[in-house]
Amino acid sequence: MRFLKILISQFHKLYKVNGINDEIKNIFQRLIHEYYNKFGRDFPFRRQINPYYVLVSEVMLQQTQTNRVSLKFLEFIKRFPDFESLAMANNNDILETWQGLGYNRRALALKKIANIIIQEYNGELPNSIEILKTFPQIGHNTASSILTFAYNKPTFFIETNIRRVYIYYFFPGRTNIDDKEILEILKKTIDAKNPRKWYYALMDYGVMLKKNHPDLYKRSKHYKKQPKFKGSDREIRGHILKLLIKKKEFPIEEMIRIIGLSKIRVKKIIDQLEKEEFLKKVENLIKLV
DNA sequence: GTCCTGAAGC
DNA sequence: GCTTCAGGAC
Repeated sequence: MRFLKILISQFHKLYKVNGINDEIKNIFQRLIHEYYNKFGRDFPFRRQINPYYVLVSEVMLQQTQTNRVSLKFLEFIKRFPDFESLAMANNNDILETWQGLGYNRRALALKKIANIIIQEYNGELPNSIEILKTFPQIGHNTASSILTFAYNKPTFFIETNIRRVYIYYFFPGRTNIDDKEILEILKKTIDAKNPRKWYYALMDYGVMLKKNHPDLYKRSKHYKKQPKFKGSDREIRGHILKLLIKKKEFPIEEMIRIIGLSKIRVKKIIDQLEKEEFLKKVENLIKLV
């Protein structure tokens, strides 16, 4: 701890005078690693690593807290242990296991990805950002993190905890910081020899920083307040899907009655769910696909 | 660019 | 009421 404090104060002093250079890079890497060696977090998806587990956990971790993902991850890989079993599974079982994580379309996307990997990539997760980005629900950040965690390949990506670390150390006093600026410095400071460990360490450090500096993210250009969940279409949509997963099918009129809101509003949400391939309408029934 | 998308802990 | 490991559709 004492050693860590020395590194931190050295960093601030030297960065203020010289800006970014090799010495700063060295001190920064040492302090991040030093913290991780002492206080790094332990997760099931960090203990057992294979490309399938990494894909599942990274998709689960989009917009969802680590502590909520840990248990679900174990449940999920127990029920769907590999690409093949997920590709063979039906949506109903997948959504049932997914309950509690939210953003259910991620679950459907995972199944689609499993299908693509079995059919087009011989059952192996492609080792390429460009290919991964063609998969549903996989953008640049998720593609990069998957490659780094699955194959220990150096990539450059920002997520909320990483952003917090860079804002804190490299943009003191600044506001409206663009991720492009952070990415430039991130590229210059990466530990390319141990990318997997490096990114674990960065994220864990960012989580720690949040305790004493909860407002760091607000200095990002990309900070946005979320709209209210209570009373939103999202809440209704979640409710409809939850009922459907439990009972498989409902007469559409009964669903409208249970939800207790205007027919027009509920129908619109049901149409959207149909369009996203969660459910289908059969005569007067709605049922899971 | 803007809007949409869950659920839970605090 | 607040925040929380973004990505897709438009």
